[in-house]
Amino acid sequence: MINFSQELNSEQLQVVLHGDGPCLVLAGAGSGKTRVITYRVACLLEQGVLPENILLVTFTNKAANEMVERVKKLTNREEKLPWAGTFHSIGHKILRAHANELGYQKNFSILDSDDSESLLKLAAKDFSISAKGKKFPTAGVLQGIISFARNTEKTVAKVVEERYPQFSVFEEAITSVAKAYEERKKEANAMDFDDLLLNTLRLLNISEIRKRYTQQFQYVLVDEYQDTNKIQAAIVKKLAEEYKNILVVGDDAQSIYSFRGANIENILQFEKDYPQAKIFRLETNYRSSQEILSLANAVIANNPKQYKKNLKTILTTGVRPEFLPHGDQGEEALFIAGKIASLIRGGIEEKEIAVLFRAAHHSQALELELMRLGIDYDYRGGLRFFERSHVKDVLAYLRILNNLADTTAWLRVLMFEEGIGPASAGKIIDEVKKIENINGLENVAQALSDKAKSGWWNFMKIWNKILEAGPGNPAELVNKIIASPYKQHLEAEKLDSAERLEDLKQLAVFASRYDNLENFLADAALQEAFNLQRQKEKKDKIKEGKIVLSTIHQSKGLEWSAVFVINLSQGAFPNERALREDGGLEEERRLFYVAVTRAKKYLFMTFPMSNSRGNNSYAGSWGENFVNEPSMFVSEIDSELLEDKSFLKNVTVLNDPSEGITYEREDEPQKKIKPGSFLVDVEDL
DNA sequence: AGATTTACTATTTTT
DNA sequence: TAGTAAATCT
Repeated sequence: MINFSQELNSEQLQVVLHGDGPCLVLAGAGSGKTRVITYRVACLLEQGVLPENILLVTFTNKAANEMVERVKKLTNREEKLPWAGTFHSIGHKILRAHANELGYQKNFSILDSDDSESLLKLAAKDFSISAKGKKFPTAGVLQGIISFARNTEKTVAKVVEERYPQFSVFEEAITSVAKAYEERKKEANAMDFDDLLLNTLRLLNISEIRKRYTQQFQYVLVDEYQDTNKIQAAIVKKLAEEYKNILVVGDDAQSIYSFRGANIENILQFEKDYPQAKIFRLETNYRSSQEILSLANAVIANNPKQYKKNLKTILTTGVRPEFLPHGDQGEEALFIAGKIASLIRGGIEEKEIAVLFRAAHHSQALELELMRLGIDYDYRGGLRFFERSHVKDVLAYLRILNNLADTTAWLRVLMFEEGIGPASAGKIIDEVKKIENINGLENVAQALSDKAKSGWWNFMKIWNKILEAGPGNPAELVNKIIASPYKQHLEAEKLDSAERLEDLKQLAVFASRYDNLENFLADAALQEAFNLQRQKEKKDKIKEGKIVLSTIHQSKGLEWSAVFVINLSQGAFPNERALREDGGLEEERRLFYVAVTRAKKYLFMTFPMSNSRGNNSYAGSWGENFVNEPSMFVSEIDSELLEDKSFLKNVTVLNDPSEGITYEREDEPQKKIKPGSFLVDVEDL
C-alpha cells in the first residue's frame, strides 16, 4: 500500500483521495500537479480499478510515459496503462478501430504539418490569384487559417476576418482552398493532426461507438487543461459522459498555446458544464524560492483576467534573481557559458541547469560559445528526429507501401529523382490512382516523357529493393532503403551524409520495436517512439548529465535548480509578431511566467543591449538600427526583487546606431559604448 | 513546357 | 539555413 499521507501534503491528498465525480484542480506553478495525477491514478489502481478503465490525457507523449513509469513504481505493477497519451495518440487509437465508419481505410496516413502544407499547396494551385497587387497567402499562412478555424469551430471566412484582415479580399478563394484541401486529404486516405481530433469527436457522436468508450472509461484525467482547445474539451466531455468521473488539472496563468486554438475559457466552461464540480486549489509551491516566486507573481499580476491564486512557498534562499544586460548576443553567450562553468564548479549538476529562450534560433550564439568551451548540452529547440528530412524521406517510402494513395509521400520521394519535377510527379500520382495494388507500378512509366521515365526507373530501383523485405517487418524495410540507391542519393547530395546514414540506422533500431508497419508509422508521426527512445537514452547516460537548452514552450512542466532566460529584449520577448495578435501580450506574459517558474533556486535573466550586424538575431537588427530595448516584462518587476537594483533603475538605452549605446547607472557616470566593445566581467569566468 | 540552377530573403511558439 | 521566386537550361 502507498502511504499517501506521508508523501503528499494535505492539499494534494484531498485530490488524490476525493477526486471522484467532476473535479477542477486549479494548480499553481510548481504545486506538484503531475505528482497529484500520478498518485491519483495509483490510488485508483490500488482500489481495484482496471488499467483499461482509466483514461489519462497529457500534453506530450513523453509526459504520459513518465507518469506511467511512476505509477508502475508506486503500485509495484508491471501492467501499463493502455489509455495514457496525448489527445492525438488517443484519438488515433480510437480512429484505427473505426476508420471505416468515417469513410477512411484502416491504413490511413497521418500528415504532419509539413505534409499538410504540401497538400495545401497543391490544393491552392488553382486558386492563386492576386488582387490589387496583394499576394495570395502562402501555404503556411493558409494552413494557419484553416487549422485555427477547425480547432475553434469557426468558419474560415470568420478567421480571415478576425485574424488575417490583410487577406480579406481572398476570403472566398481561401474558403475554396480549404474545401479542396479536405477533398485531397480524403483522396489520399490521410488525416492531418486536426483530423485526429475532429474525427474522434465525429466518431463519438455515433451513439453505439460513444457507448462503447464511455462505458469503458470509468475515470478520465486530463493534465494541462488550460491548453486544451474546444474540440479536445468536447472529446473528454463525451468520454466522461457515463461515469462523470472527470478530473481536469490546469493553471490559467500557464496557458501558452492559444496560437493553436487553446482556450483558457475551457476552465470556466468546465464549471458551467458541471455546476456540482468539486474545486480543488493547489497553492503551495514546492519548486521555487520565495524570491523567484515573488518576481513571477509581480509580472503575471499585470494580466487582468485571471483566477485569483495565492501561491505560498516553503523555500527561501536569500538569493534574488538577477537581470544582466550585456553588450550583444555574443557577450551574453560568453557570460552564460562562464556562469554555467562556475555553477558547475560550485557543485550544481549539469542536468540541474537550463537555458530557456523564446524562439529556437535565439540559442545560436550561445551554442557556439558552449561548443567552444566544451560544455555539452542537450538541445530541445530544434528539429526533432522524425522531422529530419532524410528520416522523413525513408518514412515516405514506407507510407507509400502502407497507403498507396498517400499523395504527399509520393511527392516527397519523386521530386528528388532527376528528371521529375512537380508536373511529372503529378502525372505519376494520377497514374497510381488507377492502380489496384503495388505490383502494378511498372506500368506507370508509359505515361511519362523520356526524361521523367529515367527518374521513374531510378525510383523503381529503390522500390524493388524495398519489396525484398517482408512487409510486416519495419526494421528490415528501413534497412533495405539504406541499402538501396537512396544511399547514393544521400551521399551525392548531402555533405553530412555519414551522419544522416547514422540517423537512419537509428531509425531501423526504433523500427525493430514494431512488428507492424502501420503502428510504426503512426508512432513516428505522433513522436511517440522517439520519446520512448529518449527515455532509454537518459537511463543509459544517467551519470553524464547535460545542461539543457530549450524553448520555453518545450520547458513546460519541467524544473531546474538554475535557469537562464535569455534574449530578453523588446521584440524578441515579448515577440514582436505575437504582440500583433489579439491577447498576444497577455500570452507572452504567461510565457514569461512559465519561463521564470521553471527555476528552483537561481534565476538569471539576460539581455543583449545590441545586435551586431550580420548576427542572426531579432527585431531591430535588420536595418541600421541595432540597439535593443530591454523587455517590457523586466520593467514590470519591482527593483526590490532583483539583485542589482542600481543598474536597472537608471539604465537608459538610447538609439544612436552610429555611436552604439549610451547608458547610465547610479554608481557610474554616463557611458558610451560601441557594439562589440563590451567586456565581460572576468570574475564571472 | 518542364526541370534545374541561382539569387535572395526572412526567421514564434507545436501535438 | 531553408524555402521561394526568378532566370536559365534542355
